[in-house]
Formats: sequence, C-alpha cells, structure tokens
Amino acid sequence: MFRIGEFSKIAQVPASVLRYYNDIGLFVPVQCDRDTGYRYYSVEQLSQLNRILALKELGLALGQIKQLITEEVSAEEIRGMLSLRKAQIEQTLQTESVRLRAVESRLQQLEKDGGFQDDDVVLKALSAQPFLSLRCQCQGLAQSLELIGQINTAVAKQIRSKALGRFMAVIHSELYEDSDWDLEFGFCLSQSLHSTVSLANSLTMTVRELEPVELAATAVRYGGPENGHLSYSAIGAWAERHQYELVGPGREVFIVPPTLGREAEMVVEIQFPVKASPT
Amino acid sequence: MFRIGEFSKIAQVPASVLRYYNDIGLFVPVQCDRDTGYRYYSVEQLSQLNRILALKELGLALGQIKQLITEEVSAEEIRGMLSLRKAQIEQTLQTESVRLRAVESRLQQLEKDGGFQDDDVVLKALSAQPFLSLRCQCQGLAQSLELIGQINTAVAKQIRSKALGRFMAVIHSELYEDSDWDLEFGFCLSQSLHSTVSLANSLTMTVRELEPVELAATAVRYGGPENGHLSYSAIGAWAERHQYELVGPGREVFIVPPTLGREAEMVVEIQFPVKASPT
DNA sequence: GATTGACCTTCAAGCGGCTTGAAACTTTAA
DNA sequence: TTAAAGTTTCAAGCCGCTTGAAGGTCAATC
Repeated sequence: MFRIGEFSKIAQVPASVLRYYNDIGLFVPVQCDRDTGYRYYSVEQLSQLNRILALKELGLALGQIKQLITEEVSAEEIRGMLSLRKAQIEQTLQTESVRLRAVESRLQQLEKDGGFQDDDVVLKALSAQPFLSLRCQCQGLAQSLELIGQINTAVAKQIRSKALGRFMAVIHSELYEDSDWDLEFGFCLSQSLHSTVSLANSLTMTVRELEPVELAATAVRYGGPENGHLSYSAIGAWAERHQYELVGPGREVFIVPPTLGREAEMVVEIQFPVKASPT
Repeated sequence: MFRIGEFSKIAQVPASVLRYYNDIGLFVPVQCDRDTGYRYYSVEQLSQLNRILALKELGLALGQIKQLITEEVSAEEIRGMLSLRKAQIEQTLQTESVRLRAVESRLQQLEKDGGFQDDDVVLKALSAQPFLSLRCQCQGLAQSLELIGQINTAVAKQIRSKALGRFMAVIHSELYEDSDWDLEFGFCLSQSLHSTVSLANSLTMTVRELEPVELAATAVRYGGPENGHLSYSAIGAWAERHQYELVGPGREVFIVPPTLGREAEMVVEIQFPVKASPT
C-alpha cells in the first residue's frame, strides 16, 4: 500500500493528477482512510493506471477512457472511437503542416524584407449561396461601372425581398489583357428566388447557385480596382509566397458599394479560391 | 458603420468572438454608444481584424497578437516568437504522427485479435540519476537471487542514507541464451554518495551516473521473470507492433522486492529504452 | 512528550478561447 | 402599437489540469 506521494513517484504522475482522477471518478484509490482522508493505492493499481495512461497517449478524452474501462463497450464502439480519433489526428497533421509553412514563409519574409506584409490576407471557407446575376463581356472599366449602375436601379425597382444580400462580382477571365473582361455581376441571396430581373437593354438577370469554396484567400480593398495593392498580381504573389495555387474565379464582394462621384470610397472584399500546393 | 451582427457576418467571425476580443482589449469597436452600449465597427476595422485573424492562423496566442499590434515589437522579437512557434509546431507534428501510428496499430489489433492488448505499456522519460551498483556475469537465476540477497544485506548494514532509493537491475546482455547473463544490480540514489559498499566475496559496489532515457517503454510485471507475459520477447513484439526499436539495455525497478519464500509476490517495473522506427 | 518538517487533506481559483444561456433593453418593420 | 430581430451584460461551462492557502497527519528526532 502506498500513500499518494510514493505512488505518484513510482508512476511518474503528479499527485495532483491522481487527486483529479479521483475527483472525476476515473481512477480511485483502493482504500481511503475515513478519518484522515488519506488515499492509499495498491501495486495492482499500477497497471490499471498504466492502462489509463496508454489510452491517454492515443489522445482520447478522459471521459471516453472512463467509459472504456468502467462500462462494457463493444469492439464496434471501440473501433468507432478509434477511427474518429484517427480522422481527427489526420486533420490536425494537415492543419499544422499548413501552419508550419505559413510560419516559415513569414520568417523568410522577415529575413528578406525585414518586415511583415500580407498581414491582412485571411483564409476562409465560402458557403454555397444563390446568386441573382448577369454574366457578360465588358470592355473596360467605364462599361462595367455603367452596367453596375443599371443592375442596381433595376434590382432596386423590381426586387423588394429581404433575402437580397450584397452586391458581388465574379471575375471569370484572367484579367491580364486590358479589355474584353468576362464578368458576372449580381446580388447574393440568403434564400433562393424564382424571379428574374430585366435590364433596359434586353439583358436578363437569373438566379444560379454559387458553388461553395473550401478555402479562399480573402482581403479587403479600399478604393477601386486601380488601387493596385490588392489586385490580381498581388494576390498571385501572395499565393506563391505562401505556397498556394489559385483555383477558380475570383470574387469581389461590395461591402461599401461605389456611389456616383464617390467611387474612391468603395470597399470590397476580394476572394480567391486557393488550394495548398503539393509540397 | 456596422453593428456587431452585420460586421460579424461580413468578417465571418461570430459576434460572441468580437465581444470577447472587446473584453480582452484585443479588438475594440471604433465607437460605442454611451446609452445603449451598442458596439459600432467601421469598414477600416475590417483589415485590422483580418490582421488579427492572419496572426491567429499562425497559431499565436491572443496575448502575443495583442502585443504585436499594440506595442512596438522589434524584428528581432518577432523572429523569436516565430521561431519558437515553428519549433512548437514541429513538436506537435512529431507527437501527433507518433500518435497516429499508435491509433492505427490499435485498429489493426482490433481487426485481427478482436480485442485490446498492450493496454498497460506506457512511454515515459527516465531521468539521469546516480546508481550504487555492481555489474557482473551471472549464471542462471539462482546465482542472481543470491547476489541480490548479498547486496541487500551489505547495503542495509553499510549505508544509512535517506538518499537510498529503489533496488534496480540493468540487463546488459541480450537474454536469449539461458546462462551467462551480464547483469548490474544496485540502488537508485536521489543524491550522489561518495561511498562504496564491499560484499563478502571481495566484490565492490560503486556509484555511477545512470544515463537518462528520452523515451522508454515501461510496464509492470507481477511475479518473477518466469512470468513471461512481460519478458524480453513480449516487449520485442510490442515494439514491433507499435513501430519502435529497442535501443539500449533494459532495466527492472523493484517496486515490491522479492523476499525469501515469497518471490512470487514481487513486483517490478520493466523499462526499455526505445525510439520510433523511421517510417 | 514536544517539536520539527515532510506529507497529506480540502477548497478555490486560474489557465485559453471561446460557447451557451438568461434576463433585460433597443431598434426596425409591419 | 406591437412583435420580431438584434443587442446588452453577466454568469457559468468546457478540458485537464496547476497553484496556492489554510489546516490536519505522520514519522523521526530532541
């Protein structure tokens, strides 16, 4: 019979942990003095404790371990627990190795440039959502802005649903050439609508489902697209530095939409679907 | 200006988190209504929040992030933080991949044997400690037991230090052959002693430093070495199943030492230095 | 038999990064 | 005017412990 101190030395487990396990009923001393409250452990309990520690090494929660050793658990259930655990560990490995790359690229940046850039590029998931939009070829900025104006007035007149969300642009073309852009403008919707919107020049906006994006690099741009610090090429450079690849069309969500004469005050969140480059 | 709900939707951050960040002073709304307590956030704050989220993605603690964005921190200190973080992530990757192997081997065991074995083999670190011991060749169990008896009586007579710890055996030879074992018996010490102990047959026990072991597979055996379930071969099988290699001599720590006539009641912890096999 | 000093007890709070819920107030739309 | 949606603060809970305070117990020494 050992008192808690000696038992904790043998097992190399802090006495506070033994007391805690006692509290939660995971591992109770074989005997406990009524008067003094002293806990007494037997040698046989060593292997019981070791069983617990071994299960803990697998990363199981104490509650699960308690279940495993006190209740009858079928092999099926054990397999379930372990498979779940396996998936969790694989997930952890995945996110931690991505994280490692991010930290390494920051360190490199520090060496080279001596400072922190890209502080405000953030990875997010984008959920699927219905999108009331019109896709067309635009020549240049002026034409795009005019189209945006038309869409805004038309929608404001014809749609009065509270499902109407933010104005958004999807950039289908590579924006390297200066004209002939393949753009899609419209409004995000929180619920699907079955209506369409007709514009003056016999174009029609329709509702489609915007595909979800598992991982998008996002950033906020203040001012119009001429505000180059967050343009296509800047995002491309960011992706390369952080070892991501651009996969799919970028989006611009208008948080503060452009108003006539105050185009410079607009604010958009740009969103680029990415995936981690294979190492 | 946005209220907390809309701002949280734009940033894809739960309102509760924004309130929490406000509480801890990490990210405060640009304005707060005196009467109602309503929080108001500006678009400019979006990129500030994104900066925080980007740093959080590196796995930095909120306290560190607060430091980084509110105080002046030199490039040196940033590098320090990031290198530390890098080391931590590498550590995590290491332990998690070991853990993954353990879970996988458990799953395999379930498939094959339909049950849990090895529940009580635990990995521990062993610290360096002084060791008052005698190393010699022994022929068979009887001779070993006699030597153990001699050592015990001699030490009991000649040493009366409270630094005296447990009795331990170090097994230097591979135990595959049945005789001619290379064994070392003695007592662990919590402080070094400068004395030696002489046995009857002109042998002398000396103090040496027992080397630390980073990782040892340990288990408790009830009964003598004939109690084969935790013998060399069993440990070898365990190591193979869990993809470890034995590196270095095994030890047996006598938790309940053998007494005359009651050898079957002894309890030892066996300890085998191991390292993870390269994948 | 008294006194150390090592050991043990319980209880409470704290860590980090939130989430959840209750009770009360404000704003907006119908 | 009233209901619904949004907001506030405050408190507690999560996990797996650790730390500390205030006090009781045990073994060895004087």
